[in-house]
This record gives sequence, structure tokens and C-alpha cells, in this order.
Amino acid sequence: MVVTLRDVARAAGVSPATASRALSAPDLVAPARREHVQQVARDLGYRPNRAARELITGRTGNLCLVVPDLENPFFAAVAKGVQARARALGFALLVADAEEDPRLESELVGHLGAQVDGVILCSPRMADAALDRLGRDVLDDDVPLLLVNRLHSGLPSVVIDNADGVRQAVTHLYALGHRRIGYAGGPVGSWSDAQRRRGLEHASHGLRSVEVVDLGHFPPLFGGGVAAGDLVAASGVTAVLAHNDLLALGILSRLRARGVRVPEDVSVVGYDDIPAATLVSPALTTVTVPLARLGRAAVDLLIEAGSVPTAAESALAAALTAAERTRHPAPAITIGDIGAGAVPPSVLIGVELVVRASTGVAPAQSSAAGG
Amino acid sequence: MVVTLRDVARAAGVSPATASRALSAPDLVAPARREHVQQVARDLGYRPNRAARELITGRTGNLCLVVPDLENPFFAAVAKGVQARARALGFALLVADAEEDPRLESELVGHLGAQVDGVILCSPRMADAALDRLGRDVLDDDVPLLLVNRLHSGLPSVVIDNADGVRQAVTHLYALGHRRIGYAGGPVGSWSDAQRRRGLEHASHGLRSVEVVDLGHFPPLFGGGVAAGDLVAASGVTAVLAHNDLLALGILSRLRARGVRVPEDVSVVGYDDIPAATLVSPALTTVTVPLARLGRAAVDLLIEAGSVPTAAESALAAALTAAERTRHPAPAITIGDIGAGAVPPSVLIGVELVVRASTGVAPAQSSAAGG
DNA sequence: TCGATGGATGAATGCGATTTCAGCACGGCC
DNA sequence: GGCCGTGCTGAAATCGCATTCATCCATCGA
Repeated sequence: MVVTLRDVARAAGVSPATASRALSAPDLVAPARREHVQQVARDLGYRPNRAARELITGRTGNLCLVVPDLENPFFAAVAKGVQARARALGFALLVADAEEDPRLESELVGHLGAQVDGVILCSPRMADAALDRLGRDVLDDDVPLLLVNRLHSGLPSVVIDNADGVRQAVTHLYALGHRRIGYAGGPVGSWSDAQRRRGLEHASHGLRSVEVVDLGHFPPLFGGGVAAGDLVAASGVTAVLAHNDLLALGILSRLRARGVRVPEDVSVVGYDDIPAATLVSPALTTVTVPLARLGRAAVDLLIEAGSVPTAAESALAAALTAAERTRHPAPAITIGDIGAGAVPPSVLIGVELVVRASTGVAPAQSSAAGG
Repeated sequence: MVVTLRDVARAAGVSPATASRALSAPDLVAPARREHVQQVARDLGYRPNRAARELITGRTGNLCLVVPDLENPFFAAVAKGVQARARALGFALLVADAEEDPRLESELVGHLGAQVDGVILCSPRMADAALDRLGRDVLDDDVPLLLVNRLHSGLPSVVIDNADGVRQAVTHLYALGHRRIGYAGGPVGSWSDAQRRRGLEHASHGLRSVEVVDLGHFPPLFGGGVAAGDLVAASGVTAVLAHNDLLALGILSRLRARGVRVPEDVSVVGYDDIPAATLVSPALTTVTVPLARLGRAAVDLLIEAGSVPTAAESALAAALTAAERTRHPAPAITIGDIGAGAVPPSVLIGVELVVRASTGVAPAQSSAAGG
């Protein structure tokens, strides 16, 4: 029923060894014979058995992506980029949703890591110690692990320039006259949140008489913005920077519900620039992150860092790769050591503030500014 | 370095055969010895080699999901449901993004189908003929193919009750006094669009003096709604039903930009109930589709229809399955033949209209209603 | 007490591809 | 002319596991 390499060999009148070589190491076989075998293979509709190949070569041709929540537009966008690049390079992609659960993350990496050539772990919620363990014990040594949106000593990673993002946002608000600026943070323990807080502090130090009000930690979801919105109203800030867009949208919604006008009374800035940011009114001023590029860069770096041989066995895959590379040339990214003692190569993805309608000049006099 | 079954066998003082049985056919080996082998395997950190197992059993433990666009919240939600159920049943999930390209769809199913135990094809854009070919030529006979959101003779499928959805929507609008109702359709050739048109026609026949105005076909994206919005304004309808929420949101946005008030001047109804539907103002009245359930049902039916033995080899997977089943009991769905000559089992997922702020009573007198 | 029965075990085989290793033919070089 | 390298090819081993088949031993029934 199913045609195997032996069948091809027999039909072509050569040994299985030669047939194998003709297909996967063409220069080892005489041109005429090679062509013939390839033709026969095509005619017979031969499809190499991946399991058999994997058994002996040890490579699966699969990559794996673990995200906290597939439905979150941030991760969906990253996943799309990762998937596209993986396919272009001849890899299939296993996708797993960790449901925001640190333990499930480890478990998934452990399970899936055993059957792939590389793992991309996006925005891991797990603690540093768990991350250490992953690299050391859980994964085979020849399965590279790459982090997205998190920096960890000893692991290659692709991160966005959080500090610069908040700097741009705060500078923008400062220029609009805001002096008391709230920060609605992400979950406790979130690495990117810590990054942004640090960037925020640093940026505000550079600006005269700017006060940053920490509104606390919130789930980075629309629902989290409701609680945050009330705190915004109560805190007397004239502007708020949210950990991400979903949170910002929730704040927007809550403020409107309470009769607080945006941007007349309060300005709101998000982070990520998810599609929904432009769907609301007022459209959200936010820090745009090239998420698809992030995903593509992750795959590229994973392949490179892990020196995973691309499974570009088929001419198709090769062609796709070329096309993909052309359409998406190497992004303008910084490569190198970006702190935290990261020895393996890391890529820093630049971000950009997009000003929309949710930010405006600060109200004339903030009552909370003190008499 | 890596511990194999032989190692376990040697360490436990049994033959590889017994070790194999102790782990994957426990009742064939004496209790004491079984326990011992299992303990040794645990101690040694034995992880069965999937490739070897696959090579001999022919099963991969992987399923595959192909969607037109991972970033589309509709498909993201389905993917999440599929992934969750697949994992609960012990399967890993390969996800592929077909980029709305019918040819790429076929290609992906062909490529990935060779390395999975079953394929779920969601909202295929390809023609019926291509779908036929998939089932016949492209896939191995033992790799079941299941459709989501599309019905096709000879293939099992999970579909949503499109006709009932539009019926509910139209009835709602009728009750609000609307008589001229526009329909902003999905892409040409979209199966679900055809379904909804049919349901629309049928529903409107049952309502006195209702006129349905076909506004044409649009890309089911926010951008498509801009063009559609202008047509809504020009057509003199007092209400519009959009093919999906993204389109509806685009219409909403365009109408606002043109100074048309929603719902005072025009009512808008979406379809799918994506998260963004509640983020906008006015919040979108829409037909809510239980997308995660849709995904779970797809996996269940695929396993069942293809009689794919669940890879619930580990106790963990089994436990997860039980837990998952408990948390998500069998949905209230209709199983059976639902037309189009579908012989394999198909599941029909019920939908429900959720009324929010984008629909209201029809304006007193529509000028387009004629003298 | 002996043969039949059946449960538990081990040796051997095969899944389908890759990859040594050895062999063969040919050509160049001394 | 003989020797050696070079270029191709085929036989066979291998990857790790499941499974068939044969064996063995204990137990039961007569």
C-alpha cells in the first residue's frame, strides 16, 4: 500500500543504500542513476517515513512553541510569526497553551521537548529556578531552548526593548504636560513588568518633576483593567501607562463607565499594539511591537544558536525559505549581550510609540498636585 | 547518555521484552516484577523514544490543526479548544497557518498529514473538488480528516448552526421594528457565508414584509467593514447583519466616522462574539459561538470517527482526560446527519444571540421605505 | 502421579530509513 | 605493468521499541 524506499530501490534496480543516497545525498551517486532513482521515486509517489528517519538521524523536523494563552492576541501574533518562519525553514510547529500556569509550562516543555529539534518558550511565567532546571535537567542537551520576552542567564532569547518603550511613552506624556503618571503593572513576577518598571523609573528620573504612581499589579487582561481603572480615578493621576493593551482597554472602558473622559481628563497609553487597540474609541495610544518579526527572529535565533540543521530537504522548502527571506529581510535588530549576564546570543527588538486618540494634553491643573 | 529500554531491562534484571511489557502492557507481567521494572524506569528517568515507537506502531501521538489565520480571534479560540482537548487526550498538536490560501491549505494537510494521527481542517477556503482530493489522494487512508465550520460529503465535521444564528438575529431585528435589513457577506466561496445567506432567506420568508438587502461580499476583517459601512449608509437599510464580528466592528467604526449613529440610525449585528465585541462602544450585539467547545468537539469527533486510539499511555494523561471531561462535560450538541449527504457523523453546535448596545428600535420612518 | 493448561518470560524479528564498511572498476602515476 | 587513489555501489549493521513465537514452570484435574 504505502511505498517504501525498498520499493523505490527495487523499481529503479538499485540497492536501498543507493536509493537513499540518490534522494538525500545526491552528490554521492552518479548523475544518470541519481536522476533515474529520483524519477522513479516521484512516479511511485514515494514519501519517506519520518519516524524511521528520525530514529536514525535523531532529528524530527519539528519545533515547539509554548505560550501562556493562545487566545491572547499578543501570543497569537507571535505564534503566527513563529509558524511562518518555521514552515519556511522546513519545520512543522507544535503549539502548546500553558494556560498561564507555570507548572504546566515546565511539563509541556518536558513532554514536547522530547520530540522536537528546538523549543521556543514565550513569556514564561515560571520562576528563574524552574527555568534553570528546564535548561539543565528537563531537556536533552541537544534540544536548544529559546526564550521570547524573557531574559535568563545561559539561555538565548528574543526580547523587546521594554525600557525604551516606556521611555517613549513617558516622554510623550511629559511633552503633553503630564507630571503625575500612573503605572498599571502586569502580574507579580512578570519579567517584562519588572523590566518596564525599571525603565519607567529610569526614564522618569531624567524628566523634571515627574512623579510615577505605582497602581499595583493586575492580570494583563481586559478584566484586570476594571480594577485598575478605579485606581486610576482615585489616584489623581492625569495619565496612566498600562502594562499591555488589554489592560489599557479595560481601563478605558472603566473610565468611560465612570464618566471620566479620555483623553480630556485622563490620558491612557497601552503596550503591544494589538489589533483591538485601533478598534476602540478613542483609539489607543500604545507602544507598537513587531510581533510577527519577534516570532520570526525567535526561530532564526533558535536555529542558529542551537545549530539545528534546517530540514530544508525539499526543493520546496528551500524555495520558500528564499522567498520568505526576501519578503522579510533581516530586521533592524541589535544582536549581542544585553545584560543580565546573558552569554548566548540575544536579540533585542525595537519598539515604537504610536500616538492615537487616547492621549492628550494634561488638564490645566490637577487637584491632586497639591495646594 | 540517554537511557533506553535495554538499559532499564538490564538494570531491572529482565529481558527487554519484559521491560517493554511492564511499561506498556502492564497486565502481561507479574505484579512484583512489573512494579520493580516501573520503579527502575522511573529511577533511571527512562523516556520512551517516540520515533521508535511510532515506527513500529504507526501512530505518532500527534494531531494537526490547519486554520486560515492564527491571528484571527475566531481561529485562535478554536485552536485553544483543540489544543486543550488534544493534550487532555495525550496528543500533541501541530498547528499550521494557511494564510487564507486554498492551495497552501492542501499542501499543509498533505505535508503534516503524513506525520499525525488525524487532521482537523478549520474553515477550509479550498473548493469542494480540492476537498475531495484531500480525502482521497493526499492523505493516507488511516489518517482521518475532520472539517470544522464546513460540511462536505464523506467527511466528518463540526459545524455551527449558521441558519439558526441568522434566524435569531433577524428575529431580534424584526422585533425592534426593522424591515429593511442589510447583509454584509463574507468572502465569495465561503461555505459558512452561503449557509448564512440561505438561513437568512429562509428566516426572512417567515417574517411579514421583511426585505433583505444583499450588500455583497467582503473580506471578513476589520478592513472589510470600511467598504461595507459605506454601502450600509448608501443602501438605506436600518439594520445590518455582518458575516462576522470583525466585519461588524469595521462597519461600526466606519459608520461612526461618517456621523451615522449606532443604534439610533442603524443597528448592527455581528457573528462569533469575539472578545473585541465587548470592548467597543457601543458593545456589539452578536451571535455567540462557543468556540472552545467547537474545538473540543472537533477533537472528540476526530478521535471517535477515525477510531484513533488515544495515546493516553501515561497515568498523567489519563488523569488529565478525566479531569478535563469533568470540567467540560459532553456539550449539548446534536449529532447526526445534517444534510448535504454527510454520511460520517457530524456535530452541530448551537449558537445564541447576545444583545448588547449596537441594536435598537428602528428609526421612526425610513425614507427608503417608499411613499 | 502424569499430562494438560495457561501464565510469565526471553530470544528473535521487523518497522524504514541512514550509514558504515568493504568491494569493485577505472584511471593516473611511477 | 603494477600500485594506489578515486568514485560509486551494495551488503549489512543500526536506531529503539513492540510483538510474535517458543519455552518454561507451576498448577490443576483426573
